[in-house]
Amino acid sequence: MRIAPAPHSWDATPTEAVAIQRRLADRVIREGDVDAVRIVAGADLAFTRNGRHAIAGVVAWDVSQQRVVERVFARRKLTFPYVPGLLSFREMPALLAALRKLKTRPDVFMFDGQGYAHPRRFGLACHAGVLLDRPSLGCAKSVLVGTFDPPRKSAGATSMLLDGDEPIGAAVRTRAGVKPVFVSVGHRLSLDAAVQITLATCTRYRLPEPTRLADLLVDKLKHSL
DNA sequence: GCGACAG
DNA sequence: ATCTTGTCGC
Repeated sequence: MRIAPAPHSWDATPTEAVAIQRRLADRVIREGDVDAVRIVAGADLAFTRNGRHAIAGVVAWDVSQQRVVERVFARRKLTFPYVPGLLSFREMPALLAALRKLKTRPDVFMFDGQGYAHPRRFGLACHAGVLLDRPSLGCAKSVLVGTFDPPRKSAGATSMLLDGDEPIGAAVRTRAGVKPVFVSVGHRLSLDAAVQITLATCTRYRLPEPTRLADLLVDKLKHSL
């Protein structure tokens, strides 16, 4: 897919990165839905042993047929450190390199990390969604900010993720008896739509298929690449 | 100053 | 995230 050049440099210091997030945060659209979710793209990263390179992978998954329609990946040198709250500056250059190779046009993009549930309301899924100008959501395995009550034990149960009074995401029990995942809006989707789409892509594992398969893809590649 | 802290 | 074997439980 064609991706417009980012409205900022990726070669930023952590302090500059925070300023960029504050400047772009108001571009996030937290409403919307996709009438017929056919293809959901899951994106994830793995790192080489020395930790100097990242391998980004994207898996386009057909929801109704429950099968992969495309896989792409890219290897990139890492230039930004891992700093909680600034994950997109570390991971997005590699992610964008892989996304550019995608021929399929997914209805929704799913990222492994937070979207709106972020200190400045601009997590990786928001950043990516805004740059792609496509519907996106964040599905994280743990919380960055916010508190929640455990969802009921049954599959599909949810509870609000709150930062003080503000609802910033949802804790989602994707399968009975597993720890919840944390879903938040990335771009052009309501929280409800993000949760519904996430649940629609879950089969027999805790993580939704698109991200789980992207994770498997890059995990294999990190050894050879 | 003391913890918490996506991947 | 990554380094790592076996092991407890459904």
